[in-house]
Amino acid sequence: MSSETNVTNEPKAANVTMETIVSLCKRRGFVFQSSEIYGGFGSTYDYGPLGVELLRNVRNAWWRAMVQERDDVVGLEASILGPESVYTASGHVTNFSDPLVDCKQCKMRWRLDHLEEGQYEAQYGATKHNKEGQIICPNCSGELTEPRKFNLMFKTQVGVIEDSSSVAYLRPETAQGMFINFSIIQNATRRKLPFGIAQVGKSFRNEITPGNFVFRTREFEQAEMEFFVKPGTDDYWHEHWIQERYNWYVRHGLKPERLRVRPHAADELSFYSKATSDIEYLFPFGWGELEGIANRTNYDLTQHAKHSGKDLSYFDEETKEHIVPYVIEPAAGVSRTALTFLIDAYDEEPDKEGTRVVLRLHKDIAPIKIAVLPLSKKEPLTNLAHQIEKKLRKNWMVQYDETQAIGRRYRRQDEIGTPYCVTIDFESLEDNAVTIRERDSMAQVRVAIPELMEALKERLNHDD
RNA sequence: GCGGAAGUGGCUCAGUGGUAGAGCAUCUCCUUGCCAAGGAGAGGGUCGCGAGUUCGAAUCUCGUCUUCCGCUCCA
Repeated sequence: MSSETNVTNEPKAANVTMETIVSLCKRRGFVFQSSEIYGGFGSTYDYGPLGVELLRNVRNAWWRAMVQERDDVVGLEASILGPESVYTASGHVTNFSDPLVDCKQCKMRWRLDHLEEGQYEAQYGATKHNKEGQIICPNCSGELTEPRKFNLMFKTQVGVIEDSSSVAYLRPETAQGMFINFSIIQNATRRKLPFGIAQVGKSFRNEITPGNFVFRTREFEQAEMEFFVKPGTDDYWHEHWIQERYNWYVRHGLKPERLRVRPHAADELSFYSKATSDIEYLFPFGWGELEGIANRTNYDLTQHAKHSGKDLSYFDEETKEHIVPYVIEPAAGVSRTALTFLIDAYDEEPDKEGTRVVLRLHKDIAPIKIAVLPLSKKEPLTNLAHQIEKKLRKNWMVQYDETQAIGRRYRRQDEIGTPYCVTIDFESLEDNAVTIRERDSMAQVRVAIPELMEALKERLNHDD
């Protein structure tokens, strides 16, 4: 793996600020603040016409690689609302919370468990105590507040009567759906180990500090896959999936020099994990996680078996033994990945008149695949253009644009990452041919109209 | 949540006590016709929201919401 992952070269973030991306997103209708007319609602974002396509493309590309093209992974869409019992069993009710303390003097905020474990030692030296033996602020030795627990799960009530039996949670990860349905799916599909269950959907975490645009939000979309394997093969599969997922990002256009794989140190592992590696991207604000690939061991299945009283083991025909599978989990953020594609694809180059902004998005990710542009607004041209537009729409997301100069329209399409423009000119009426203009090279190819569909399929269809 | 900064038309900003401006973008018409901004015209803002001070507030005060940076988090 180390041979393909880049850790040596001095990595450089994309030459674009978050502000530029946020502004482009709003101006062109990708993503904008939610509930804006009411002053905005913190940490929530709405995806406009182009953003929807972008998200769909990210989801589809993920699903294609993880489910469609594999014979050992099946899909699932589980409910978002879940009873308290599920999250008691999974450990989220007790573990998915951070005990936080604030320094009364310098106002720094700390995680109490981190202080107790001496995790700030490298930066501040050994954990300090006062005369009473209480931990004090590593930064200024000030007194700390009482610890307060922040459970990161959204809790709600099901049913109109508010009693404790009706407590429900919005799922904080999609993963539990795969665990609690493991036996049903295994029986229904007659899968043998190793096999996986994949799911894409929204999860909710009451993050203390969301931020960096859609990078960390309280409501977010995950793409997770739980890969069930025989105990003892888990380390092999862990490495395998790290490599698979890393390659997926590179194949869809992310620059390897801005990607890295970072194994978690023992003390930063989540409560369910034996080993985790993050695939990280160098954002304008620093390294950030795109995806975590965790070895969740048999923790979740064991917990659910214990709490539900149901047998969630797997009968291994070879050894004639009941075993509880180990789980390797690649868990990615969909909205986060979409943002990363935008940032990584962003490019500016000097232009005769100013700056040409180009989103060099991978063809599978670009929201609009083709723009149909008649060179002139004159009727014979627009009629032909509309005919072509109508045909192309059967296969792809297409935009039609006839206003203003052709160069300006190319710029508009470049800015949203459209890989191909089809231009209809006066000659088209004579020779029954049009021009395909390519985004990255700005090259132009003349194609006869009857062959246009084939020519575009060749360029746009999947051929990995 | 705490500390710091900020919120003016779609975008980027100017205006700092007398009732709003620019550039770009958008729309219409004309022109051009293969890599943007040639001509003419038009629409669009109660200056985040609420309250207070004042004869008068975008401009001062308080509150609130939102955003950005840090603490924290991890898809």
